[in-house]
Amino acid sequence: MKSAQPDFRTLLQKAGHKATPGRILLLQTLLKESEPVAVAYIQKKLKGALDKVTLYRGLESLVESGIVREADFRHGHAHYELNILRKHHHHIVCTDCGTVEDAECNIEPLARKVAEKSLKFNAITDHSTEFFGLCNSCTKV
Amino acid sequence: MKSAQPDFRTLLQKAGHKATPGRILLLQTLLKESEPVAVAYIQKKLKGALDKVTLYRGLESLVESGIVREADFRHGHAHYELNILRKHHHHIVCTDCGTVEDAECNIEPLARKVAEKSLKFNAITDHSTEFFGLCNSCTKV
DNA sequence: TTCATAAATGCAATTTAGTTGCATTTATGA
DNA sequence: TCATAAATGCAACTAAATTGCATTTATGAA
Repeated sequence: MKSAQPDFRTLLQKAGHKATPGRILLLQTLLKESEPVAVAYIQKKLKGALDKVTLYRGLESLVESGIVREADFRHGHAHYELNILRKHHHHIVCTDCGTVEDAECNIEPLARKVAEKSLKFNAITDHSTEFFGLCNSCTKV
Repeated sequence: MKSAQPDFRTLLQKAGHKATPGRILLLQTLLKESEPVAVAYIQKKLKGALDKVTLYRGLESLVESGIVREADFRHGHAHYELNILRKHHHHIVCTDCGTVEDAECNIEPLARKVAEKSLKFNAITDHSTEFFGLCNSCTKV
């Protein structure tokens, strides 16, 4: 019994992208990860299978079409994770060791209120939220 | 009737930093801004009065002590604003033109719930939240 | 007020992150 | 099968941020 791999080919085509081996490889790589990963990490995993530029451009288009999500862990570079299969969620990041834990948290009602009060914006289409703290192991030390 | 400038000297010393002319200049510069600004912008304003390195290190220490706050507008570089005088708030950023509007938004109750449910973290000490959307002028076009 | 000291600074060099231009290749749908 | 727009790879480049180190300075104790 194997868990079915999502149909990346169809997913890409529906998003108006070509289903190239490179992009599928990129998506397969992200599929294996449980937390958002850095570009440098993906590069290492791919061992040169994809050029740096292809990687950046690939991620850009995937983020744009909502297949992948970008997160800022205050590490000076972006982190990426698949935005399919799993429910929308946030992260708690340890400011000491970098450990990441997923967090359910429904910001949408707040976002709606924010949009209502706003003078310059009618609608909010997206948001980033990350939480920071010291994880239990780092607190003990 | 002039609005009193915050006592940066005392503020810095309480935070355990030296009250150097450079840091005070940096804080005065941020005081004039109504929205978070990029490092490059500060550099331009300062016209070389402070070395790039001093600027980065100054911001780092100010963020660390909570006098300044960092924000990620998805522009590929950090933005900074004073974290004193004004109430904690978030931002709505136009994904097209970059216009920024402040947003009140009380995430704390959600953050508390998140911390309660967390297995790896006992407390959440900080969070980032930015909202994104198309501003009214960009929607019309 | 003087003075020792840790903190802060400035400069040069370097690293890291991400982008651009362009020629070549390839997925796709007609 | 084929034309074409999209995607890729390479090299060069820009932008963002950091490091090492010698010098200067704010600060508090004497």
